[in-house]
Amino acid sequence: MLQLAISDVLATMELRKKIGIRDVAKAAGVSVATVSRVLAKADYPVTEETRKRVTDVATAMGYVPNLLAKTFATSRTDTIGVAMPVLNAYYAKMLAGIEGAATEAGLSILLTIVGASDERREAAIDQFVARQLDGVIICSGAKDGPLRRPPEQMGVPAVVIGQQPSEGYVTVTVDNRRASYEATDHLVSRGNRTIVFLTSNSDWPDFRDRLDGFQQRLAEEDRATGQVIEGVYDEAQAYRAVTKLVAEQTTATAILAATDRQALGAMAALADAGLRVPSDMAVVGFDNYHTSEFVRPSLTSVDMPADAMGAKAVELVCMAKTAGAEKMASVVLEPRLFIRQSSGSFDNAALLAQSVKSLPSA
Amino acid sequence: MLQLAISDVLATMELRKKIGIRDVAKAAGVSVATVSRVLAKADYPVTEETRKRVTDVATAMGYVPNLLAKTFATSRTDTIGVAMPVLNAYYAKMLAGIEGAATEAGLSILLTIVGASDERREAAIDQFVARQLDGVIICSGAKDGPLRRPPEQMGVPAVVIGQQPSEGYVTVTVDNRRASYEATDHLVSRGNRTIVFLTSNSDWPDFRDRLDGFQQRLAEEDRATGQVIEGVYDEAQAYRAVTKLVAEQTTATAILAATDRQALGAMAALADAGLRVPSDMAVVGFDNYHTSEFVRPSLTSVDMPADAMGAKAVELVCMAKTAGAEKMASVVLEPRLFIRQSSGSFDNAALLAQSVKSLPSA
DNA sequence: CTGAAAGCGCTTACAG
DNA sequence: CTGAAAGCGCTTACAG
Repeated sequence: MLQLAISDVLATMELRKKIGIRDVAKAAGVSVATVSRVLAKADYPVTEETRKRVTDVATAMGYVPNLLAKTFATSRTDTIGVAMPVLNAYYAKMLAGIEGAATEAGLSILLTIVGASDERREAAIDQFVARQLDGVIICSGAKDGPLRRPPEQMGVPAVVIGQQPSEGYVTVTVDNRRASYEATDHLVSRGNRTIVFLTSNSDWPDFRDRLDGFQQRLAEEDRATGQVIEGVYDEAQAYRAVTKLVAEQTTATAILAATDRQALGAMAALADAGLRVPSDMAVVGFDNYHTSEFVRPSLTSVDMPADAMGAKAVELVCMAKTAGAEKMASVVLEPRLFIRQSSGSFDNAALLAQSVKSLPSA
Repeated sequence: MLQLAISDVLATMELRKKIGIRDVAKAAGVSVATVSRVLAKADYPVTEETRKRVTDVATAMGYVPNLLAKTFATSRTDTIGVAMPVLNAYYAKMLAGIEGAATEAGLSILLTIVGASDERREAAIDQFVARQLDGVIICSGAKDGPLRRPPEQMGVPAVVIGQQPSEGYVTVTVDNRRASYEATDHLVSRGNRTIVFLTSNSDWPDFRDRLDGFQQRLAEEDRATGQVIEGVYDEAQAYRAVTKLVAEQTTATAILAATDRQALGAMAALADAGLRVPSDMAVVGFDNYHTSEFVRPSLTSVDMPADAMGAKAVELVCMAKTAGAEKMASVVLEPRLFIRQSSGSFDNAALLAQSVKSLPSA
């Protein structure tokens, strides 16, 4: 009985033990080298017979290759590290772009959210480097300090998305100045002469550029005046700022908000103050939130192609892998102004057939 | 000259070659075992002198441990795999919860977005298993098919977030039926007697439960009637459905939408039809989108604690690592109804001091 | 407290 | 076409 119990345990242990390439080799009567070749390199010259035997035995035994060992032996991780400050709508869109392009290229994603902390960002990069990843993508946050090491000391190909106070990095950015210029132009060309620019902190590169574009367009216009309200970081603060603006009987007829979040807060304030958008006050935002199309009135917004930026960054990392890191070059994408603020921006004439059921009243 | 060139090349190569534990050991005059102990186990008994010598030499040489080798040697990856269907606001919130808890526990995240494809989900799990990850978190999508292998055959601790047609898995879910019951109760208690339930597909578990909760509450009310509109998946379809409803002179005074996206589409339709929310038609949604607070009127919504679900899933995986996978048990979280639809839900009396600058007109 | 050595499970020149 | 063997860079019983 004891004997039996022990053999049971052994059998269980046998089952538990992961079967490796050696077990497959033994069972198939070939060398581990052959098994490795059959399983890992589709085009390696092997007899059809051996190939079949090996694959059959491997599947029969339920062999699962240990990617850790492979990765270690080849020092190719097929993984890129991604460091992001937060996971809001903007970065989620960026991450989706990164993930899609990475999967396409057969790469996995190691993700770290580092907050606004330069320490944690550096720690994440340390981790990526120590893990011998094939590349890293660093997504800039508004208040980033400079990266602590130059790109050539990273040890892996690195791409930065967004503006960054560090020198020498390959970056994927968007022309915020141009975008802001266009958005301001949209407002000016519709007859607005006093425009408020609602923003957070113009020390941050993207927001500095948005301010620049705003000012640049206004500078071209004779009778136009701009007013800049800084220190507005979220909806609630935008709400308060605009409520105050209205209470002070502003002469402004338009608001350019540096983000859609601020724009939504502004619109809420205008609605609560009984002002109509855009007839009493036009509002334009940045980021083109998905919901911006569906608020009423819908919001004209500058679409930041965060997903395209993410995909581009992956493309650059892949290029570095094949052609060498020195082949990478920074790229600047163009944002697009989505003009709305007339309701019904989608086809509401063709009503879909919906299945409508009535519940019996209980 | 040639000699020099060659030595230059060698020097360069020397620089390029990653320095390993062996180089540090040689330079410090100790064994690799000692270096490993000093660098990896803080509490291992080593002379203070040797410890200092090793750490000094290591930092002087710029030694970066190869985590790949460590991981391989110990077969602890300190990484969990996360498979999600998409990266929308809901899943981004969930991912943020996962990431936060994982970082807290010293774990990295390998992320894969699998779309609505069961194939890709299985492939992602294969990848996670082959990479010997410490655990996997599978985030359910609405139209998931069952997982192809039972939990005990995964080879790693697995936790499923959300409802899933597969048996035997440890899950983290939310009580959707209860949430829907409460939301319906909110509408009924405010005097609404004919309520429309706007939903996508009641074959999907979460949406089936939301329908159930709706019906259950109505069944308790004598004079209340429910109407179910299915096949509504996004804002535009909700817009069309509600536009049609209004055109048909509905007697309903309230809409319970199965998602905030649908609710926002419904509100846009009501606004465009000249109806007021909530006086002409009340609207309640699910998901508590961040923007739902800031649309006007603001949207009452059921908050799905996606981040808490994510954190809980990580907690379970960690428990499996320490106490064994059999210690894991499914958990059900309670959603919360956020009642709004009265504007000004945040403090708009205390206006922040904003820095206001006027630009000179050009 | 320290070291020599085996081992983690693959890949891949090299030789046949 | 196939195999024996070295090697990837660590960790960790085991012995001293």
